[in-house]
Amino acid sequence: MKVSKAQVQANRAHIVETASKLFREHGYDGIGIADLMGAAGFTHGGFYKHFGSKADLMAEAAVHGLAQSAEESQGIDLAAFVKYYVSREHRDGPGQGCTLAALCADASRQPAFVKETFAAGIERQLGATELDGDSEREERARKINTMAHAVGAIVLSRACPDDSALAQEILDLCREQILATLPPAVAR
Amino acid sequence: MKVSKAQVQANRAHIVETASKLFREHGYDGIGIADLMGAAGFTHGGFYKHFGSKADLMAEAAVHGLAQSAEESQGIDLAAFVKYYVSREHRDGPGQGCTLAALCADASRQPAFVKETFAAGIERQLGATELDGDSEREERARKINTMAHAVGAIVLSRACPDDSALAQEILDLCREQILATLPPAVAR
DNA sequence: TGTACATCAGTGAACGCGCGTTCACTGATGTAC
DNA sequence: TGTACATCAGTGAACGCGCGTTCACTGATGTAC
Repeated sequence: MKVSKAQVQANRAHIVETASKLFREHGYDGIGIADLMGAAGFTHGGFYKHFGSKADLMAEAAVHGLAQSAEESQGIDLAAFVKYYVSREHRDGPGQGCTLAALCADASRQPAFVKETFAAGIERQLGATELDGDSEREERARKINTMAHAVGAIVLSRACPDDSALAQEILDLCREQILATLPPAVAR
Repeated sequence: MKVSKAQVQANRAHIVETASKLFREHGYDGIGIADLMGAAGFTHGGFYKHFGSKADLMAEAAVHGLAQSAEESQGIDLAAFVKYYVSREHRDGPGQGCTLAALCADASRQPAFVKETFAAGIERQLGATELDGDSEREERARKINTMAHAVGAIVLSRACPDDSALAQEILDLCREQILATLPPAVAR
């Protein structure tokens, strides 16, 4: 059955959104097209009416996920953002969490056009949160360092067994340290 | 044909070593048992004479890789270690590099017994490099933060296209910052 | 505005392929006499 | 020490399965008159 143009657009967006979440939870190799389409409420056959390949969807889902993160963190208090980012809640809920933290390693083994969307997403995130009082260069350096530190904390913590003391310790110590190194100006 | 006991032990160790490298390069889902065994110089059929499953080999390869890292970094100048760890050479050569940086995200989607080997490897690494002059607690906190920061830098950089300016910038800015926060005592 | 036809998103069966795993077999090693 | 036999690491064909992808078909939508 054919479907209205508006519905097609909505369905496509819904598939991308669903994929964005499920890729974060299971990794690019950990979930198949049939499961992805099923979770979005469709059968797998229609997939190629929307996307050229699974890798194309990876790229689109990354763009969606990274844009969403950048949007959500825009204008938000940086300290509050760090508190959520380096938390057990974020560690345990990759599907609701940061695409970078969940899929960076997977992305590094994907074709260049997928990696490009990640690089663009990092740049976007760098531009999203506000930091003031310094030269542009130092501001950017600090943002990149904070991001690396926070992503590393989540990724290391997730590699430990869920209920291990080490998983929690990594989060607690890194959160504390990252918060301590934020510029005092923004900790309003 | 049967094979001498010493040869069996050597062959098994060689398979683990080969797998450790190839898993780091391609991820756990990115390389199959036939390729793994082929790279080690065998056919795939013999695999189950050595290991119970692919996941068992993941765990063994992780133990091997993490023990090797801990060994190599033992007693080494921490600044020198950071300089290598957060470098383009390391970023571009995961097969020769750190198991944590390469496989943390993959590990987070594996069975608990695989994650346990990662947690043990992190603990081992924390005990490997020497830092002196502080309370035990602060020392451990600093090691964990350094590790998270460095792992995050590599992981983020690898998600960017290989020859992108951003991939290099992340490494440079993070290396500089991590070196700046090392305790002056160890920068002999 | 009403009707006849073309379009095309979504369906579900089918495809080839590579994966992890199993198995019957081989033949050099290790062991019992 | 020499011989006959049991063991078992390694081989390569085969297994079932799930994957990404393709395709003929359907029927409501959009369009041309």
